[in-house]
Order: sequence, then structure tokens, then C-alpha cells
Amino acid sequence: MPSVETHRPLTIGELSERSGVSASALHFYERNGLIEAERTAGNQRRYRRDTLRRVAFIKTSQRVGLPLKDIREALDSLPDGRTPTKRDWSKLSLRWRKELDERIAALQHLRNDLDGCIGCGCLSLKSCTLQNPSDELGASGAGAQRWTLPE
Amino acid sequence: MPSVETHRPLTIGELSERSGVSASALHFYERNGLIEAERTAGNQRRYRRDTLRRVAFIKTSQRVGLPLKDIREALDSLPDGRTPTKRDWSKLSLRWRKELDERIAALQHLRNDLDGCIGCGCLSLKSCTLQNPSDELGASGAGAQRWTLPE
DNA sequence: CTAGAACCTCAACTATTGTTGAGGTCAATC
DNA sequence: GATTGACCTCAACAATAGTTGAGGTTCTAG
Repeated sequence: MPSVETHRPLTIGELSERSGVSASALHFYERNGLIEAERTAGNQRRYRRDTLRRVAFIKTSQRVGLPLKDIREALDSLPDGRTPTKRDWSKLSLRWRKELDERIAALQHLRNDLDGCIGCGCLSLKSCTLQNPSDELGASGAGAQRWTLPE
Repeated sequence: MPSVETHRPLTIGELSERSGVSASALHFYERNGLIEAERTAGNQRRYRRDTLRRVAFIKTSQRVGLPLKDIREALDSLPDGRTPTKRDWSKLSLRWRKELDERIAALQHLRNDLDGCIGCGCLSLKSCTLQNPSDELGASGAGAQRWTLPE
């Protein structure tokens, strides 16, 4: 049977140390609705232990380059009051994995485009402008869109 | 032989339209040493046509997530006064491709780690803490480093 | 030569993701 | 019961990557 210790909520210091996220960042996440905490009679924060996982999700998502706004949206899909189940987290992970896949695909696409250009030192990617002498010499007309890959 | 038109330097409006980068952003890049311009007698900017390629490099690098500081460093390796040759750009592209490769590899690594965790809904990546019941119940001790993948 | 579009500078503002410090309170230990 | 470390709020500051606006100048076409 679990001891009392294992159910005790976390102080901000504990959460900070265990998650590797500074207390000020935790405050910030709270202000922005990414995490939440109970308060003691003396107004100090007490975090449910699953907040640890929530913070892990935040950190990991940030590593992929997602803005906090998006991360919050994802977290909003978790159940409100109760501790999320494995299934809940699993759904989130899957969603997040898709993001990852997309980002990887986008970078690979970019790299493939680049490969065709390294030989000529060109950087226009979509259509190598160096292979088009009129650009080097200064062709007028549609130039902008060539560099803007579709979002 | 090339007409005069093809050698004429670009106004900021032209560079902006052709590159898809706003004039204010071009001002900003100049303040930060990423691009430069000659001036007319009346103090208006005139860009060498190869600035177009420079801006393309900036935009593309940003797409990969590189900060302007790094991009400037890369650009600093270009020859100073003269128009860069294809070879110059080629070197830069190669360097940038390595960055891309690294980023792709990092994301793939992250995804592979995640794959092992989706089944259990865990997010600790390196070592699935959900597979470790002591964490769900709140094991004390080293928790932080597990989520911090090496930079 | 004059109107209007395009350009100039400089300062202030935006958003994101936090950090730092001041001034004060809480909680656990001696 | 006093000390001390951990915690609280609030405001200001930081870096990045720009945008916006005011107020004034230049360039170009008619």
C-alpha cells in the first residue's frame, strides 16, 4: 500500500527541481493557464503529482518548437478536475506525434529542395534562380512567391 | 549584352516586393548587420541585386528555426565588398544543410523515443516513467534529468 | 514645377517566454 | 518563539523579431 508520502502534493520547489523548470516559469505557466495548483491555508501552491507529467508535456512540446498557446490548447483537451488517465495522455501523445511527423516532413522537403541547389549555390529552393540567368542579371516580375513555401 | 535595367540596384520597395519581406524588416536586418545598402544622394537605400539572394538565405534559414544571430554569423563568411560567387553561396548552403540534417535527426530521435511511450501515454521519453510504478505513485529522487534530453 | 508615391529617421509598441528584484509572509527547525 | 529558507505578489526588465506611427524628405510622372 502506498505511504502517505507518495500522495503528498508537491511544493513549487519540488516540482521545479523534479521537472527542471524554474519556479518563475511555473508561475508563468500558471498565469497562462497551462498548469494549476491548490493553495495551502498560507497561500502557498501545492501541485497534484500529475502536474509533473503536465510539465513534461509542456517541455517536450516546446522542444518541437510549439508555442505555449498551442500547448495550452492541447492540454485543454485533458479532463478537467481529475487526474488524467494513461489513455488521456496517450491521445495527447498521438496528436503531438503527428505534429512531429509534419515538422520532420517539412524539414526533409526543405532539405531535398536544397540538395538540388547546393551545386549551383542557389537558395531559391522552389525553382533555382541561378539556373535562370535572367534572375542573376535581374529579371523583373514575380520574385517573391518563389521563396515562400506554402505554410 | 545586359541592358542597363538589369544592373540597376533595387529600391527598398522592389527588394521588399521581390523577397516578400517587409520594408520594416529590411530596415531591421540592416540595423542588425544582416544586409547593407548604398545610399543615393538623397539618402535613400539602393540594394545590390545579390541582396535578393542574401534575403532569401535569411528567410530560408529562419524557416529552419535559426536565430538571426546565427544567420548573421553565416553571412559574415561571405566576401565583404564583392558580389558572392556561386561557390561562396554553395559553401553556405552546405553549412546550412548540415544544420538541417541535425535538426531532422534530433526530431526523429525524439519521435522514436515517443513511439515507445504512446502505448502507455507516457511522456518522459528517455525512460518511460509510467512503466515505473514508483513514479506514478511518486518516487522521490532524481526526476528532473530524465526529461532533459542532451542539447 | 508640382502632386503624390515612395522613402527617410526615430521612438514607441507588439508578442513570446520568461527572469530579477523588492518587499513581505509562511513553515519547519533549533 | 525566533530564525531561516522557501514561498508569495507585483512590477520591471531582457532578448528576439519585428510593426506602427509621426513628422519630414526625395523621386518621378504629368
